[in-house]
Amino acid sequence: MRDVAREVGVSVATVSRYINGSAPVSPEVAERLEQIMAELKYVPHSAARQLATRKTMVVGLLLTNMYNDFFGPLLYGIESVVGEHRYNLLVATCRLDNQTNISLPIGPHNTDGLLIFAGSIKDDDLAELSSQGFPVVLIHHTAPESLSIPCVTVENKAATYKLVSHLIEDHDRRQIVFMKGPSQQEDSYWRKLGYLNALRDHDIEINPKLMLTGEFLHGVAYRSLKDFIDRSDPIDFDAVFTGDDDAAIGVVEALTECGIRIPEDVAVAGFDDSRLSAFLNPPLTTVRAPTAEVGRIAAKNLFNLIEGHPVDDVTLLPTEIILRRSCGCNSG
Amino acid sequence: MRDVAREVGVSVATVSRYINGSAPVSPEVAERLEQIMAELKYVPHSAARQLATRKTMVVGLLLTNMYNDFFGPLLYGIESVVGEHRYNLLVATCRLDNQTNISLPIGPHNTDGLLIFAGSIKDDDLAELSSQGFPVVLIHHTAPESLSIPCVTVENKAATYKLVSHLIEDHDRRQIVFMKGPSQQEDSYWRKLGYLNALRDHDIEINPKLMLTGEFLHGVAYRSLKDFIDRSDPIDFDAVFTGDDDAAIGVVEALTECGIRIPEDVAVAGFDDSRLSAFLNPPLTTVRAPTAEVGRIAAKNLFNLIEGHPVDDVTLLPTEIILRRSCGCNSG
DNA sequence: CCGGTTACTGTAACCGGTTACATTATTCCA
DNA sequence: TGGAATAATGTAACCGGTTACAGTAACCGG
Repeated sequence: MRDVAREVGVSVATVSRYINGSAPVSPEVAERLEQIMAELKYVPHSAARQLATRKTMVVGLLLTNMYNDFFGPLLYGIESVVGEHRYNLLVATCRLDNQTNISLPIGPHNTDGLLIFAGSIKDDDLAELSSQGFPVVLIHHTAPESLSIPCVTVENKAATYKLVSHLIEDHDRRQIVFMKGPSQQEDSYWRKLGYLNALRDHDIEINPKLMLTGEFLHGVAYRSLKDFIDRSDPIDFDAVFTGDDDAAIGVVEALTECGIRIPEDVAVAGFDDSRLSAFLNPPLTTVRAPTAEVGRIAAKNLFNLIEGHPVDDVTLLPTEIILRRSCGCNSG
Repeated sequence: MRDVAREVGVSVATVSRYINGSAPVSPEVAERLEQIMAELKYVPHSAARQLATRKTMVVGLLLTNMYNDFFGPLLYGIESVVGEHRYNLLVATCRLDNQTNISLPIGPHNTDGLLIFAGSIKDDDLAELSSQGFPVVLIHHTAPESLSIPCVTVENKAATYKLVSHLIEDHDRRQIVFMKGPSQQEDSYWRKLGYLNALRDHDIEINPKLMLTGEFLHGVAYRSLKDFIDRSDPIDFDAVFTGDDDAAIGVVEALTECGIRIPEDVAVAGFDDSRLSAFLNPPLTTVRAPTAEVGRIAAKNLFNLIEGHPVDDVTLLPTEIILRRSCGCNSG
């Protein structure tokens, strides 16, 4: 920058003002600046600018991991909004079970705001950020009431309720296995509630033996269901709500291996409507969750927060039931 | 930091030295520092540190977009290595066709090195970075020879050659449609070459009419093949090499819609072995590309570059043919 | 013709760290 | 016991921008 200033014959202040448009600059100087900056390929150093302005033009995204299909669309949604605002996106992963008390890799010291996915932060870290008035938006995870941090997630309970009711009412299933998701993720809780309420409202007794562990991972779900099948001979269940689509992969695999027909013997339903689900054999009945939209809205909310605008405390995006063959529909 | 120093009764220099372990600090002071830093929840400001040390502890990833299944595994591989090195990952998207001459969102001014995916940067920008001695690793894209920038990609040609030969030799196909990928991506070129060589070595004449546009996108591939089918009545092809698995989705959809049986009437083969491919109907014969591994190695190479170690100019990861039902194998 | 804007520019303090250099106290060894 | 090395710390310059403040010159309305 000094070089540019010297070359043009003005002070660095003038260069800075021209770049930021923070004060008028004479046309002749402007032209010279434009030319010299191009010639010298000058690019302002972000760290210096960050230090002086106390803005980083970066938003952070904190995830638990990157290997679920879920994150592709989420990132896509986030990135598109972040890009529009000419911000950059800093991505970090951090698991809750990481008990070592190291501080977060991203935070107020290197970003202007944080998008935090379920289970990637401890409540007290969150409280700390919040108390500093640092902009934070949670994704698929609501904050402790006392904090009032905005959150963007999807309607889990109603959709699960509706889907399980569909299995009961339209396909006459009553022994419905439920695969639990990771306990740190609220989605797991609400989906379970939807399931339980549906059973209750249809006067079906809840059978704890039918509650298996799926963890939203096909490997875990596969193992879990396989063991369950081995334990229960003959089969005494007629449907599986897999928790999410990834787990559904494992479920379908396990059932198929055991020669159990889908949906004739056992109906299967998932959650997410990930790209895969339409291609499973049979195509998976599931709940469409607008994941990219979640990312987009979360990012938008974060920018509103950064700019000081008000933001809804909870944004619950609607979900939609997608009936395919795995529950017994569309058999034609 | 000043606060911490004052509270402990030492100078900021001592605080800095303790934090960085750059010089010995007396045990008593160390203990006091530890305590006060925790109390004040002090976290060093990255921008200030960056400015003073001229290191950002950030690597950048430049992509064309985020909506291909390909990027999930790639990011996963990259992030795992970046995290290990306690660096952060700055993600930005930038399309080549973006002819406006704006400078890159990430570069030497805010990162210590760049991972650049095919087609997200212009050659002269690349030359500029290279001439500054800035660490860069290319992904699925080799630099102009003059530059000698390391690149990590997968073996495209040999695998495509082998797969097309398989269609010819084992399934007796001779009218093989080829769907071209995006022209800025080298993968497209090498896969095409593999296809052409396979035809040549089996004395099959090349028919330009069989070269369609797939762009590695299911939507484009679907449209393209559908039009082709409409134009050619009766069908005069017996196989499709789709270019990649995403395009294969569109191809399968188009064929199925037209009542063309896979693989009886038309064999289909893809590239990537994305998660979907095993679940397509029929399961897709494809080439397994170790995408996460590409990300991992690219990141490792970048760190080697940053640390001044030598790095291979081109890393070509082996690919493997996966035979499933869509080509006519495993029909049992 | 004059006080008040407005346009443009420079000087220098500041953002929050790091580190070269200087200083003092202590230890070590011939 | 004296000189050199070592430990522990402080002072202040510096990284590369931004911006408050001040100043000059041209312009404008009465």
